[in-house]
Amino acid sequence: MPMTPFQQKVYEFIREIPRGKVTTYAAIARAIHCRSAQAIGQALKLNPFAPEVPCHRVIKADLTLGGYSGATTGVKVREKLALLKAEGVEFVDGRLKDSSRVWSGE
DNA sequence: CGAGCCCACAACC
DNA sequence: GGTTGTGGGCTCG
Repeated sequence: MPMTPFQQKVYEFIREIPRGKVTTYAAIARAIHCRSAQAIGQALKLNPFAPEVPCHRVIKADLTLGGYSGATTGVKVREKLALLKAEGVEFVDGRLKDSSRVWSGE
């Protein structure tokens, strides 16, 4: 399946997210010169690169988890939490514990 | 090329 | 917590 340049940009950017850090849809949108975070989510939910692209490091600007694997809630989201925690990113009640871990793409 | 629909958001109320 | 606004991508025509 062919993917659009936009998706490639999104995936590429996310792929560069350092371990132990997270980024927001808004930050990504800004990084790829886009102004719509929804477009990011639209691309991410498709996520053809499940383990390649650490989509679990992408959270909402509100510092909440957001969604994962096409679900805003459920086991998948809990799994996302566990992955982040394993990287040193602790969440409390589905929220980022340390806001300084937000990666703005440098 | 144009109109409509979709989205894991963001901001405001 | 619910509603509104925004904005781009995608699909269909």
